[in-house]
Amino acid sequence: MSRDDVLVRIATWNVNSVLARQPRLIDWLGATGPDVVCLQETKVAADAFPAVEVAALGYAVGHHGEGRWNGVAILSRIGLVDVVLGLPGDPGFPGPATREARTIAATCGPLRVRSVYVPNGRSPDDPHYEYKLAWLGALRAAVADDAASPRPFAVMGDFNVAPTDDDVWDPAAFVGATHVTSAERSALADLRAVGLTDVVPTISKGSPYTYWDYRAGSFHKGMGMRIDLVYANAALLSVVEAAWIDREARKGTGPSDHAPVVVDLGV
DNA sequence: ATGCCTTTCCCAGAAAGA
Repeated sequence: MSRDDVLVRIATWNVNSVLARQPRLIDWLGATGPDVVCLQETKVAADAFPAVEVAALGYAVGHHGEGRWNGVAILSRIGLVDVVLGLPGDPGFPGPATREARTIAATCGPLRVRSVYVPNGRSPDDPHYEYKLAWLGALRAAVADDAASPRPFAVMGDFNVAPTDDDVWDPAAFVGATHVTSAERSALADLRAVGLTDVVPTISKGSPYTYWDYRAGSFHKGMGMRIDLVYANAALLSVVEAAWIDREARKGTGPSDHAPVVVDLGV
């Protein structure tokens, strides 16, 4: 399919610090030309996002930042209105008084989109694990109306859950770990049950993965995970023309440990 | 991979990531 056939290109990318990744992000925006981009782990304060630099490429920015940790954003060059920060019913950690910057939603032209950075969970016996499950429950409630809407909608980002054993390089290596437990996968299934479908990218070079640890040459050894997901409602799913993982963005100097997931829509 | 990198806080090493 040629670029001319694509009316709207959307993407999600955990950049692991938007400031550390700024040169690569700018290059990637110019080379890839997405219309809407959901970012995770911006790791900058609310007012420290490099908005001027992305505005030069035609993007408006919605950012929910808290500084050193977390932080999510939506970039759009097809409009950015009705921006909503955070999540009603967010459990917070350790409680609602300390909520983290993990989701932002916006309307971009004909689409409603939500960027999410789901809590890691740390380990199944850690309080952060229950927080992760509760957070996913709150997300389910927050997206139910958009999922049922005739307007195309996608919630996309770093879900920190591998949906199946095929989404990790070695299931045996994850026994007893987070990201693969039945409770986490059930929470994703519950999320899909409100009317969302996992837009699984085309397998490229034999790999379905979107994340590879920085250490021990994990990327070159194919030791990855598919944890960056695009969950689409029926209206958006019906116009998907292609979905793919930009492995090139994981190569070279100073990459994020995540690759972007790109979805082309014939809206 | 039980942290073999990377980033942030800020200038030393802790915290966090998955």
